[in-house]
Amino acid sequence: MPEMPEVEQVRKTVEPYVKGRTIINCEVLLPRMIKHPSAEEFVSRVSGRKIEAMGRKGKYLELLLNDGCKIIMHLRMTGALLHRKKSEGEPPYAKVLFELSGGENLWFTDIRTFGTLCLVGGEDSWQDKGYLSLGPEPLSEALTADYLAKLAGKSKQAIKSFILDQSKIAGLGNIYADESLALSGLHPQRPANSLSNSEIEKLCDAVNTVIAQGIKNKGTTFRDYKDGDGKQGENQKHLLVYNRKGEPCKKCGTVLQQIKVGGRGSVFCPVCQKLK
DNA sequence: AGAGGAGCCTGAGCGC
DNA sequence: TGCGCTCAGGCTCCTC
Repeated sequence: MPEMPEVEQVRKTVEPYVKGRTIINCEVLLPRMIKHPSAEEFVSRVSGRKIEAMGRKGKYLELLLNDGCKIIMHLRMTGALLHRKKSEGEPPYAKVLFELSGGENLWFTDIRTFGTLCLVGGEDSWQDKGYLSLGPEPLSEALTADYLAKLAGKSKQAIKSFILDQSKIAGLGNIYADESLALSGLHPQRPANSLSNSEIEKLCDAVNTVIAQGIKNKGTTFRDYKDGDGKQGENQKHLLVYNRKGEPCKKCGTVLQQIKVGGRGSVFCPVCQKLK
């Protein structure tokens, strides 16, 4: 499940292979993954364009083209972006191919096919709502305890669901949300408006800490995540709670429990993260 | 308007 | 061995 650290790792490993190259041809093997425009129009509008840079916002990847348009991609759960030499052929679960100048291919692969691509900009006024409404990112100056406290004060949502909302914080997914709550000692079901200012400050620090650690360790791999070189991350070795249901808490030794919060599996320590 | 839930999709892991 | 069930999860859409 690529979250901000994984998506950033993909960006870092793919950009050197695509920057400055021209999209000679594009093939869409599963048209419904192109959200906008139609697959046919997408292919015709990106073909012949040069890729000037590769960016990232939250969990979205961007290819900036020389006509001012942007390809915006979301990997969702099992999407991956891989660079391969043309001679290496098609990777498993290939869904979209960008054939680049210099004998390089860029593949969008996806097992569960939830991933999306779209093209924005130019004469076309269509916008991607999710991308447009992203909140501030971890490790940015805009994500402050004050900002979070103002929003949290107005919300009865469980804090876990609150921090997973991409319009509030961009880039957290289930893994880093659980880790942030564990590090700050907060129960995932606490209503957002029940947190004190000092708890919000701890949470804000924890979000930055776990995301920075994820980036440093090149992402977290459980099943499907791979970076642009096809390599796995290292961060799964450093997690406090995620995927550790039934194992001892690293701080106090209590057996970790799993519950559902907002439909998401949530692992926590019943002693270090009390509800009351 | 805010909050919660269904649906999308495939593979892994389980019980029988 | 093999079938069928459940679970995993980000986001959008729908309902209350």
